[in-house]
Amino acid sequence: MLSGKFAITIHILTLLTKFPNDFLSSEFIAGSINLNPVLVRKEIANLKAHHIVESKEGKNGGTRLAKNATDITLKEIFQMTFDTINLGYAKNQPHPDCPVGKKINENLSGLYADLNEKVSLELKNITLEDFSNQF
Amino acid sequence: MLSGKFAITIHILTLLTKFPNDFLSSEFIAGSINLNPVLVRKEIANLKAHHIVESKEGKNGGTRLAKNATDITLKEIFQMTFDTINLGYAKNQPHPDCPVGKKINENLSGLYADLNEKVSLELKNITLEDFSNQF
DNA sequence: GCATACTGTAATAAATTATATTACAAATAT
DNA sequence: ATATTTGTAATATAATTTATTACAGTATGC
Repeated sequence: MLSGKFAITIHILTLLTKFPNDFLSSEFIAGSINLNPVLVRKEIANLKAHHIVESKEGKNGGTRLAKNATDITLKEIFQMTFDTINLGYAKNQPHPDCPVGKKINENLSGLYADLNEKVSLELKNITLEDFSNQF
Repeated sequence: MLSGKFAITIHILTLLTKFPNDFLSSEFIAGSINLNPVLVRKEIANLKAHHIVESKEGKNGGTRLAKNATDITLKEIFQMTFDTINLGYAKNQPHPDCPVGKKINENLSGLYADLNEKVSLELKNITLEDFSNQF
């Protein structure tokens, strides 16, 4: 899955916030991000599934916000584009007979869950409107 | 660079903490992580550069902690294995003539710096000793 | 001093993941 | 009708991560 998911999604949403009365095409959005339009449409599909935007098919179609930018927090966007804050895991299954190997992933998960909470707390206080106002 | 860097490094350090009197070989450590020994040695090189561990070459050589586990915080480990908390950037340079494209990366960086601070604050309070005691 | 068991590091290969492209059916405005 | 756009699948390319091979250098202990 797209690793720039969060960044791409927030870029899309910022554009939609800046043009609240227009249906923006994936082509137009892709031009600003400099990304393939198909990938933009994929992220829009995700946003639609979460009822954050709505699209219109056909000529002059496109996408716009489905709710007010003041009612969307970065926490929501984070949650729909990122599992959790995560400093990574070693790729292979660690050795199950080693006391450390046996529990390392569990303990890392615990740590990451902790970090995730701090980050979520922070993101909950920033609305899409706040973020967009910086532009 | 290794994306499991943090996890691998903390795994290595936990092992060293559990066997504080031994020089552990990269082969032994690699067995617990289930990772190629060369990659273990690479992470150890990084740890050595930060004076957290010391190694002995030659027969019966290996690596051990160079300071007490109570004096190493997860923040240090985080900093030496991860640049910053980071929810990602779109891969390509965004369009410079678009007001959003022009500033998106700057604004994302600002946000990430903010998150980074929260995470660092949390990690500063956890020592390697604390982490190791969970095993 | 010689065999052995390590570290250190470079070079290359293989695997995985991320992004881009192509293609086309379905929808809708004019 | 035609043009434009979404939606989505299939496939290709590029980038990144991890693994492997190779070997020089170093300490240990016989």
